[in-house]
Amino acid sequence: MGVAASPVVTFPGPRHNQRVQLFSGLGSEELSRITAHARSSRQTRGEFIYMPGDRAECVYILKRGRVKLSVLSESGKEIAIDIIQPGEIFGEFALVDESQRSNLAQALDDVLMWVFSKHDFTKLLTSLPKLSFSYIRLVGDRRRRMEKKLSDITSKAVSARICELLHELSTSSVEFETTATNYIVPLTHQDVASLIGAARQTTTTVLNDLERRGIIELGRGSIRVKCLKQLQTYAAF
Amino acid sequence: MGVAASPVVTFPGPRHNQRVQLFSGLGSEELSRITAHARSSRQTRGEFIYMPGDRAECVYILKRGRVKLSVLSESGKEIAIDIIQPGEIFGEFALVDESQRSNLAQALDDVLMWVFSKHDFTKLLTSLPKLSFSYIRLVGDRRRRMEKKLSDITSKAVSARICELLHELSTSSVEFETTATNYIVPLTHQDVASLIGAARQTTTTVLNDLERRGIIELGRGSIRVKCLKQLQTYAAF
DNA sequence: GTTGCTTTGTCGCGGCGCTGACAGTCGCTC
DNA sequence: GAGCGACTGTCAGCGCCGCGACAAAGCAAC
Repeated sequence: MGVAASPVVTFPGPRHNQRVQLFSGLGSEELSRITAHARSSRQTRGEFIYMPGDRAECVYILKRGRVKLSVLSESGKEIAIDIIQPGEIFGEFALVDESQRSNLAQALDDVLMWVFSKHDFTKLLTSLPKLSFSYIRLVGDRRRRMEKKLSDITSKAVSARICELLHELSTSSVEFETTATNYIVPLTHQDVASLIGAARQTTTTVLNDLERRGIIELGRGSIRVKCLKQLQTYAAF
Repeated sequence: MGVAASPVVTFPGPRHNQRVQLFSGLGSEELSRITAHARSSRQTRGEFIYMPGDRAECVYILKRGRVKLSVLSESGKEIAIDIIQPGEIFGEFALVDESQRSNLAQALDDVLMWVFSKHDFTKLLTSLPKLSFSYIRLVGDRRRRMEKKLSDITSKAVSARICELLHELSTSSVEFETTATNYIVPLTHQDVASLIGAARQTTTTVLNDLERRGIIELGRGSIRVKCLKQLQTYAAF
């Protein structure tokens, strides 16, 4: 149990890095029953899916691409909370008691997603125990990631946090297996900075150092992770 | 809507500070059906309810007292995640895919709680849609609080974070109405420090300053909040 | 009382990283 | 190609706050 040795797992186990997929474990007839209530939607890289203050009427399930979730601090600074991967749900605060969005969702790639009205999705949740269980798992998983982030921000240096982030993003992607050690993170330095709670300038310096050591490769608005293992050793200084 | 003006609300509304109660909105026959599956348990102040590495087999619902939830960073430092108030659930990671506890729960008062086996509670969740909905609300609520904390830690000074914390703890308590502006927070300086991600020494300094200004009153292992409004103005420097 | 542990109070040092400023570069649009 | 905005690179300055050290004061147990 504990730690899975091989990354080749179609149905993600507990301790594996790959994230919980909302629809894993569902039969095809259940799936089609679910998607019958959804409309598909696509947006292009950089577009905002919703912003603070928007009416919260829908929940989204990501089919393709990645989405950045962030909040705006009172001083106006953007603080990124999480990067959503395909198969995950987002905007689900609409389900509880949010009438207006308190955070912000932005497409990092060209994205494709299902959109459900909160009403429809609530009904699906209550009528499909398996779905409801997946949902609870997924949300719990995300919370555990937030706990880790909280712990990292208060106890680790900026360079270590950057390595953690890149490592986590690389291994949690569903596409990880296909692209192997060349996973491309679609983030600007500013994005990385806001994800780890640091200044853009400090982030730039660390990223350049990582590139000089041949661990990553920098592009404009993207980072290619070349060697996962070295990321970890670098993080330890 | 937005912000509720009066604190006198028995059934907490969306934007109100008081936290979601897991059992609010349930009928008495549903309640007794639920508690039939639980055993009661009590622990005294300071005791650990569970620790990292323990087998995760139960979930807890707090009846009386307060509980501190924290994680241990790799360097061994304790990082407090949240303070659990009566009516809330904790240890619910056991429901998803946690076989061993990754965090730590400690009683801040003498506490009284219900204990459910994860199996029983899962069955309750799937058979009682109302309960399941409450659960989803409560967990969502907690996540929103974590997002706020994340944002605060990276964008606010230590003094402001302390004020935010004291204010939040004072107003989110179910006992708030009875004790009015004299809510007592059962935390040591060290506890406060770990909740806001700061050093104990810095925390002590700020707390003393707050006491000198007559905003709070310090006891050994406890803080009495005397004036909520001044907390907010102090936070703004 | 004495012993011992936990909590609190205070100080100085040093460094990480935030801030502000500015230049260079890339990619887009017209 | 000209212009413009977003992104990247770098540096000097400095301030907040973490850290180590130590003393005092409660509290508990005996």
